[in-house]
This record gives sequence, C-alpha cells and structure tokens, in this order.
Amino acid sequence: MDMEARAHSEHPEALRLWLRMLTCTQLVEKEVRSRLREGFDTTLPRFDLMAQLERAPAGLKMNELSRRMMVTGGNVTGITDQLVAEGLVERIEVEGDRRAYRVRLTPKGRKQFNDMARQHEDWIVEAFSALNEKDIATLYKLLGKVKDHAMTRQESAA
Amino acid sequence: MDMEARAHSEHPEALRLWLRMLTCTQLVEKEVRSRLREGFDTTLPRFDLMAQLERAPAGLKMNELSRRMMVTGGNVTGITDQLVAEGLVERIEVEGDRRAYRVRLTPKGRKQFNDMARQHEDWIVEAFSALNEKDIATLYKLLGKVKDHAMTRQESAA
DNA sequence: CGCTTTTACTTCAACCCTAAACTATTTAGA
DNA sequence: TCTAAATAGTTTAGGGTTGAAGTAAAAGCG
Repeated sequence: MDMEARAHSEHPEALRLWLRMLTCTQLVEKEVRSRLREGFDTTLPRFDLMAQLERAPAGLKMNELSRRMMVTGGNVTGITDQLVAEGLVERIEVEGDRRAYRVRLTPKGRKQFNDMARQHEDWIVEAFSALNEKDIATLYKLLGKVKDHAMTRQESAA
Repeated sequence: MDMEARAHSEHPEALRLWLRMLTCTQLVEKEVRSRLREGFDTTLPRFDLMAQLERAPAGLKMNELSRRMMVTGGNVTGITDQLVAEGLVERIEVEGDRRAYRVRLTPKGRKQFNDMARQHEDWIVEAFSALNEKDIATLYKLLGKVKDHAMTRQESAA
C-alpha cells in the first residue's frame, strides 16, 4: 500500500481501539441486561433510573434525571411511568413550580433496588476480574482523559 | 463506615470503572450517531452493517452478519430490508441452499460507505485525541483482557 | 401589568433491539 | 427412504431511544 492509499488511515489504532471498546461494553451490557431480566424481571434503563434516585434520597426532577442518565426527557417520562405503575417510584409535587415534580423511590422501590444493586456489583466485579488493581486504576485514568475531552467538546457545542 | 457496612463494596473500583466506560462509550456513540444523521441521513446500525459487508466483498449470510454485529437475526432482517429498499445492499441466492442468501453491497452502497467511512475515521481519531500512542496501546491491551474474559465466559455458557 | 421567551414535561412517529414463535429447507440417522 | 432434529431466515409483541412538535407554567422585561 503506497502513501496515497494510506492518506486516510493514519490512525487505524484509534479505530481498532474504538471497536474493541464497543465490543467490551456490549458484552458486559448484554450480560447485565440478561441477568436483570432473568433474576428480577426488569431492564437496564429501569435499573439505571432507580440507581440515580438511590443516590438522591430527596428525589430528582425529570430534567435532572434526563441529564444524569444522558437520555432525552421523553425517554425518562416513559420509564418513570412504568416504575410508578409498579409502585417503585413516586412523583411528588414541587412547591412553587407547578410544571415540575420530583421523582423519588418508594420504600418498596428502595428495597428492590438494594437487592438488585448487590448482585449487580458482583456481576461487574466478575466482568473485570481479568484485571488486577493496577490495571483497573490505569484503565480508569485513561478513560478519564477520553471522557474529559468528549465532555469539553460537548460543552462548547452547547 | 465499618467493616460490615462495607461487606458488599469490596470492589467499588470495578463499579466506578464500569460507569466511566459506559459514559465514554455513550458520549462517542452519540457523537457518531448525530453526525451520521446530519451528514448522511443514516443510522449507526445501518453503517455497521455496511461496514461488515465492506470487509467481505463476496457478501455475508444473515447469520454471519448477526454474529459479527452481535445482534439478533430478526434485527438484521429489518436493517437489511431498509438497505435493500434504498438500493445500498442486495440479497443474492446461495446455490445449493434455498433457505439462505448472501447480502452484498451494491456499487452505490460501496460508494456511499466509503464516503461515510472516511469521515467516521476522522470523528473517532478526534474522540481519542486526548490519548497519545502509548495510551492507546495500553488501553487496547487492557480492554483485550476484558474482552477475552467475557468471550470465554460467553462460550462456556453456550 | 402584559408580552415574549424560557423552562418542564409529554406526546408522537420512526427506528432499534430482543426473545419467542413461526415457516421453510436441509441434514442425519434408523 | 422416512422422519426427527437442526439450521436459515422472518414475524411479532413489547420495550428503549430519539428528535421534533406540543402544552403549560414561570421568568424576564418593557
């Protein structure tokens, strides 16, 4: 292959890295989805939403949930509707703003989430068990660079 | 926090790592999806399918596509239907097996894919531009361990 | 105050994706 | 050969996700 043909392949390493990263994420994610379904008859987005609420005992507004979960508002509406119907979260009026409300875990929701979270952590620890502590720290740091770069660029676009 | 309370948080690093990895993947993926939509009026799954075909000039059978893309067969059916309707790929009979066929890029599809792929590579290179060559190599290697572990476990389950 | 703009959330159509059930064909084995 | 099992692909119901359009309330401002 001559220089010209390579003109647009100066950085094939970045592309290979991206594909591998995508594969890893998908493999782990599929495992988690499958186990959530089989063990708790629920889905990853539902788990994610509850995880956000668990860290915010007072509840979160829809736009906060949307931002933290990195999904659109319409999406959060749908997932919340389901969780409300199942009695796992509740909508609470925000005094002084009749447009908004807070979403909060119910006691039932909190209990179920804790059951799930305990196992979820085990699954994740298992998924990364091929790495030693140092590997994990290195990976965490390098991904931090990627994340910071992406977030910075995202901000400047907004 | 005492020992008991920590009982199920022995490896919080793995969990933090997972969340960060998920964030990175989502940030890059959103960027790619958005650019594919704006620049080419197409989607990531369609791009992925065409990318698989580009590497297999003779075409691929549906189950091969399904395996390589790590999605279900039904999913591939739907995406293929669309690309066929747009004249970007074609279904070709496999002689000796009337159940199967090969899916192959049309000349039009190949041209469009090449246009997209050139820019796609630029986007990815940009996404990882916070990393130097050594960082990329390290990340690639560490993710390789994670991938191998996940794939091995997946096999033994099948 | 009255008007415009912004903010909070929902709805909608379109696409992605899955698991499970289904059709059609091929293969394997008694 | 006949039939059971395996294989290739499709269909379907149900959920996830988006961007765009829509409703309602709050905030900004002349």
